[in-house]
Amino acid sequence: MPKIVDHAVRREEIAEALWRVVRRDGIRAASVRTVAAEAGWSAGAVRYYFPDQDGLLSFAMDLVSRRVTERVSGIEPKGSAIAIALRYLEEALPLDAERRAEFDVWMAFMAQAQAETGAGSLHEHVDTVHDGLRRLCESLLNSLADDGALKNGLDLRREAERLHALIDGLALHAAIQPERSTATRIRQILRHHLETLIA
Amino acid sequence: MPKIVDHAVRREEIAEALWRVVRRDGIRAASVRTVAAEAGWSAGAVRYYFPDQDGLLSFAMDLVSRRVTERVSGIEPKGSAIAIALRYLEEALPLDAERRAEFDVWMAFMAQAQAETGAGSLHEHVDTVHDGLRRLCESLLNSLADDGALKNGLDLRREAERLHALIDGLALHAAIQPERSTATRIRQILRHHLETLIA
DNA sequence: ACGAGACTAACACAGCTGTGCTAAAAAGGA
DNA sequence: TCCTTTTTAGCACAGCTGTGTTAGTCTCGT
Repeated sequence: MPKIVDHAVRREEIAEALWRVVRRDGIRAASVRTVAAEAGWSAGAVRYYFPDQDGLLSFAMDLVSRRVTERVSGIEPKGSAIAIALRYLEEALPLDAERRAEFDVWMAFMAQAQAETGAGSLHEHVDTVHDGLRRLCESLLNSLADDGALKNGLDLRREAERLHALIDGLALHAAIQPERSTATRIRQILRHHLETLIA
Repeated sequence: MPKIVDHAVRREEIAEALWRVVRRDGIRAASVRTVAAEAGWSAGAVRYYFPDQDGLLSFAMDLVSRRVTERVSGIEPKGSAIAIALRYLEEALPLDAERRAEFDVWMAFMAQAQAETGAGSLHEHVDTVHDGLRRLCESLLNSLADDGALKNGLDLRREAERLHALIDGLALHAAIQPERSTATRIRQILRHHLETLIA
């Protein structure tokens, strides 16, 4: 019987090599050969797992979103409702080196996805992540509302969208100007925003 | 004497062709030859104006920011302070097809700039635009404060950063999900945010 | 008309691109 | 040991890449 290699693990390994290339040299540099070199294999090896590079790109993009959702679903919701909300929302922000790298890659994918706008394209991954974060914002605000923690008369739908936009904006700022938009600064602003919603 | 062609105009013409390529097929497709074809000239013609493609990319990115600042500085600040603020901030948002295209291109440049992080790189353009928008947010809030329109006890520095992040987040949403995040929806949220700051 | 200056097109070159294909190596149950 | 299956490395090919160079064309003040 043949050598057993966990197909899924190898594919993730290769996708992570792609991430490193994208982050170091941009998506323009992410060819089959450069990714193979980064992963430490021959180009043929990479192509065994990914017959064409579109599939590799799509898988690598999907892996980002899976990693994020893994991390988010690993959070234990304990503490006050507002503490829980902060904990969840922070996880979506690139506040440490690892997540900053992840976000850089995600940004490159998003930009590419804006071009390939057809069906079955990268843009579906964008929509998935985008909708996921929006729903997270909605459910966190609903939890706060159920606890009676929120101000009266808030339009929750609108507040969810506003919070969602703020999160994405803060993420962008943390990524492109990490010296100015430090982790503590970002947390301050996020906490402050939630406090304006609280009774 | 030779044929007189406005050098600057031609360069902008070529840069706009690059924009169209980036928007249609992504930054990976923006080669000297594809841009030349899009512009309707030979590759040699493009290279007459841009000796190397790094210069072309950098110019095209800079042109985006110049166009934005042109539009912003063309605004006449009339009406109430809050109307002025809304008018300015809306101009930074991709609420119509033209500005959506512009934003897509800008996003591709930002992603690429995250990779080339050295001095003299694309990232300087990102910082310029980013700082410009932040200062705009600051000055708009300051104007509102001078009019006595704002609530008491606001930390203007923090509010400026929060507003800035919200703007960037809304811009992203308008770009990647224009069906959901329509122009009117975006305006609503922005207006609502400003109203929460007003006494 | 002329010719200097501004502009254009075309080719050359080495190197990279994605993809198809083939031969070999590795691995472990029989 | 052998043999099937999985995995790997390598080559080939046509086409694209950035850049250098060169020969040509156009334009317009004199």
